[in-house]
Amino acid sequence: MALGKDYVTQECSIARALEVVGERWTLLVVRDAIYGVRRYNDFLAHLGIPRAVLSARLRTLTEEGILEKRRYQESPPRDEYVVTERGAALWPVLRALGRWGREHVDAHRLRLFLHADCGGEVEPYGKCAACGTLVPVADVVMVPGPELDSAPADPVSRALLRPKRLLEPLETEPPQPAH
Amino acid sequence: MALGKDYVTQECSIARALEVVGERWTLLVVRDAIYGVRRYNDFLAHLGIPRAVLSARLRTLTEEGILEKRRYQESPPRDEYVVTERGAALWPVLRALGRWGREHVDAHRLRLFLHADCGGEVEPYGKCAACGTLVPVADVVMVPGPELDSAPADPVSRALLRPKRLLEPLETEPPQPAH
DNA sequence: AGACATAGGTTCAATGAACGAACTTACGAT
DNA sequence: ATCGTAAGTTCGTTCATTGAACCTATGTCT
Repeated sequence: MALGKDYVTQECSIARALEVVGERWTLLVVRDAIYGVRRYNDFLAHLGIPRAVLSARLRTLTEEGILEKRRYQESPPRDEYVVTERGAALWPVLRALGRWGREHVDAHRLRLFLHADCGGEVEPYGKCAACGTLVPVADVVMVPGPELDSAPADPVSRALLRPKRLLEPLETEPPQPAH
Repeated sequence: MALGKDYVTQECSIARALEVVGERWTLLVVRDAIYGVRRYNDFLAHLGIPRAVLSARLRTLTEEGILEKRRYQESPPRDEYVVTERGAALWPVLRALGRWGREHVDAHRLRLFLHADCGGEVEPYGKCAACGTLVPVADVVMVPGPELDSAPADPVSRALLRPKRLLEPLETEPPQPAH
């Protein structure tokens, strides 16, 4: 369903995957979710996505079991979207895309991914260059690369400048008290 | 440009990649090109994509240097689209998507990828399970898996049932002489 | 009490992309 | 002269995306 009329004739697991995550914005929402973004307004600020499209993507990703909608406070009722194991399994897809983007579109090293246990760099296929382990997503620490903008406009990008473990919730700055 | 209004706010190589190959149908066209499909009508038959959309994708993929348009006969003038090195570099992305699709959407093993030199199976991250080499795309042989439809309707799918090396041109059946 | 702020949405009109059918071009074969 | 083929283009309809405005429930400031 994800692509309106889907790739029905395709007997291929690539097409199956793209039916679920191939729509515009979808993989960027998943990327942000893996980066630890969980709240509607944070996705909104970081992605610059239209609200209606974000609502639609969050709904279908939740239906597909890639995100899980979770009440994090009553009164006022507030929900957050947490990436599931199924969603985290998309990490290799994102690494592969990121590698291709860096090598074939734009050579900047914007973010580095390090192994939390040993500090070694995690290679695109998930192995730690230092100790050789296949690093699970939860043990990856993301740090800004040398060429990443160090003073971005939106608060979510700023929060993502601090080294942080993937999957852990992102902590954004508390809102400034009014003037 | 590939996504109309593109992901401009995104300082991220994943977003960069998706600007180029994130549109509907694009990755499936690249997949087919890596499988050896080269001709307009073969893409058409295999993908079931609207002609106008196929024309648009072939044009932008050519402009992006992912495919190369090549005259294969004069009189009548006929062109084919051959995947470039830049396009073949998307193979890991497609493998990662295919793996996710198989593990998290639909468990069928539709195609197997073997190392041409030793016959071992090529793992999702490109290593041969038998001999351990990181297998270049050109040395991958694709064979139908046990659960792939053995009598598909379109001639391109039928041609893809025979074991074939990736990147090598696909040979479709010659058209049947009229009744 | 009233005004404003916050989080997480929905609604809607305008635009843009995808769809599918029909048509075109340039040839070769019967 | 007609048919067939490969590689397209054109066009009207439908569907998706966009951005702005609005809505709801609650908490906070004065």
